[in-house]
Amino acid sequence: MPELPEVHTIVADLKKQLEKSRIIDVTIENSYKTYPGNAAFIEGLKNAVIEKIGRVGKNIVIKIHTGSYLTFHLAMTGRILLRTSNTTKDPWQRLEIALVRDRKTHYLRFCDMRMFGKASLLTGREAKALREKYGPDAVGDEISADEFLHSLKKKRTNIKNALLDQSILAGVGNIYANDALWLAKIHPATKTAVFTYKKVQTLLKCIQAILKEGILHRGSTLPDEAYVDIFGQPGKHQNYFRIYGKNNCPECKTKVVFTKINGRGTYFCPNCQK
DNA sequence: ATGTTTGTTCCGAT
DNA sequence: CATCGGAACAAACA
Repeated sequence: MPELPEVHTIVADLKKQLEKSRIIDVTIENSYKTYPGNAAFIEGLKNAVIEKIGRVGKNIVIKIHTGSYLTFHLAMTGRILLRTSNTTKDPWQRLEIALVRDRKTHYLRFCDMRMFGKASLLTGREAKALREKYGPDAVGDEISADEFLHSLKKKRTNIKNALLDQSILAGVGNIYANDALWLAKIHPATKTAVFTYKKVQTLLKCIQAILKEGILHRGSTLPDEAYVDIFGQPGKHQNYFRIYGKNNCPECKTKVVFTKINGRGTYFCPNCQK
């Protein structure tokens, strides 16, 4: 689940809790695989001091004092939980990192039911390559409508698919893409080639509005609770979805169309989005 | 039992 | 040769 607002929330909370802390132990569960290999992962994190915690698209990126980067991608069902005790394991726990700050110990856990997620220890060079793989951040101020339009014009796909392409704009996932297109009154199957500057400007504003709202609500938690924050608490933005999972358009009450676009569930209002 | 799911990557087709 | 789109990855739930 986690898209930009969910990862943003996790990163913001982790910053408060863990910057300047020191890793004292790393435990990997049976048969779980980290990059570049469990032995190197554990060795590289031994006694590491957490210098900085940030986000690259939907990746959580933790810089340690050695110049390496501990990164997590949560994919569909990954969770980061921060516990104050390690007496009970969490469901689907794959990895636990014990950290100390101000003589207090925290247990950072990476849990992942479906195991599409990834825990990695990257070199400085690999971290740079990761950043370069991604386009400008969807809520950062480095993206201009001009640049966005230019990137879209180069593609021969539809706008819904383009929004999920992290190399064009980083951080948008399927749920927020549906809602942003509804807010912008754009049909999800619209070919990116026909976009005008004005339309792209509107879309960009709507994407940012939706994502920022998601951040204010501390992300979206669906009924399966795949996403919860680092304290195990659900987000609230699911109560503010516009079109995702809806039966009727909140604006005109027309029956929402549900279809698949590039294999992903797509909701739109046939009346408002043309 | 089959179809569905928040994401990404790889491979075959175009 | 570059780009696009579908399958695959794995697990739980309805």
